[in-house]
Amino acid sequence: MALEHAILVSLLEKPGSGYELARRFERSIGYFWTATHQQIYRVLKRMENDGWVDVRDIPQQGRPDKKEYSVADLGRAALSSWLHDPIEPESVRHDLAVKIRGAAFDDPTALIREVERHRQAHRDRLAHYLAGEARDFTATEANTAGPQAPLDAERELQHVVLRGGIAYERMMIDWLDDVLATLARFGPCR
Amino acid sequence: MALEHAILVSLLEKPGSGYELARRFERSIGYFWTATHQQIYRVLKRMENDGWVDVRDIPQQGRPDKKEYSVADLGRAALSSWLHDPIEPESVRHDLAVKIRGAAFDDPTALIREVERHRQAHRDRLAHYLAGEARDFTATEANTAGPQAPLDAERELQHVVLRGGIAYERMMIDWLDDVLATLARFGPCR
DNA sequence: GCTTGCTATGCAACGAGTTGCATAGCAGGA
DNA sequence: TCCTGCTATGCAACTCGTTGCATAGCAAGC
Repeated sequence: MALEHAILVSLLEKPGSGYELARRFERSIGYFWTATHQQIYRVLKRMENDGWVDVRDIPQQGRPDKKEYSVADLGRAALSSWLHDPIEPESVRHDLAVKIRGAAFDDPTALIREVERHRQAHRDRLAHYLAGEARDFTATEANTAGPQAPLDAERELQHVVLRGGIAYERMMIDWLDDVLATLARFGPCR
Repeated sequence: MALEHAILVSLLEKPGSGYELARRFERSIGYFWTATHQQIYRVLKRMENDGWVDVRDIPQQGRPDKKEYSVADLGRAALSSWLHDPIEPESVRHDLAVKIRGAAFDDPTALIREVERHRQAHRDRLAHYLAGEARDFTATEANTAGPQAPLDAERELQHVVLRGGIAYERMMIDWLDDVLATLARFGPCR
């Protein structure tokens, strides 16, 4: 599993509390790795016990105290070791694909609204990604001439991952159009 | 969760034993829903207790007996109810994306081989899909003129799901090319 | 003769992920 | 004034998914 590694990456990009991590997992990191606050708190505690992260209590006014976590040397080493681990299959879970095949044994037209809803969700996410890309990755994109300084690696890699998200959403929208066209073809017969 | 629903769909397409289901989950259904034989046996037992499936003991010569499962009325109803359930978010888990962002805090060039390996895996799967499409969905594809008979719904829906898999693999291959180009850009600096 | 590999089913244990609930103070709106 | 919602952390119970192991007979190759 890689939740701890996702947390390490996120904390290396910027230290923060469990709560802040949970919010990041709803946004940037969460686009390709979901986690609830429960999982995060539990894993953070384990990582603290293992010496992967350091904690600092930060009192706040008008709000509960928070614990700011940052990556310790052991955590960095653990991440590095995981990064060099070659293994990694790919497991996919597409409820919608199951539903589409299942629609053959039910009324297929009942699925149209569902598919349209999903398509809209993907359109929304695409718009969100594109806005983020325009915001974060266009201003300094002019200096791409010549080899990059190592300092830009973090940004470049974040950008290429975001491009992956954009490509994924575009593919999904196109495919769902295809699905709708297919459903419409034999829908009226029933 | 939807493993039971994936099993129902698979059994409706063709009744079979737990072992056969496990093999299907390595092929057609498994392209968008993975499951090991352990999960399948466990869930099948529960579904049997709930009256979702019927079992028939089939003695075989030279091989252990098998239990052939088929969908019962209750199972059909459960599937139908699930199909009409509108909810369904989307959770994604992309280890590779985490690794790519994590590479900013390690040697990025170490990731190149890993990414190349993944790209090859996606190429292989794409080739496999395309072969399956050519085999199963070209011969009778000529009769697409006019409205389809309901009998063709199953095939049509299987085909559109397969097209989704093909689109996904193509997108991944393109994206991994992009990732490799990005890694190569600042790789030599280190 | 031995090992490997396939069909076929299953248990036990663990780890990961989900859901419901609890606490607790503050801010803002109906 | 009450209700909703946000920050912030956490427990307990449950389900889901993974891994290792076990049985057992047959077939094929070395």
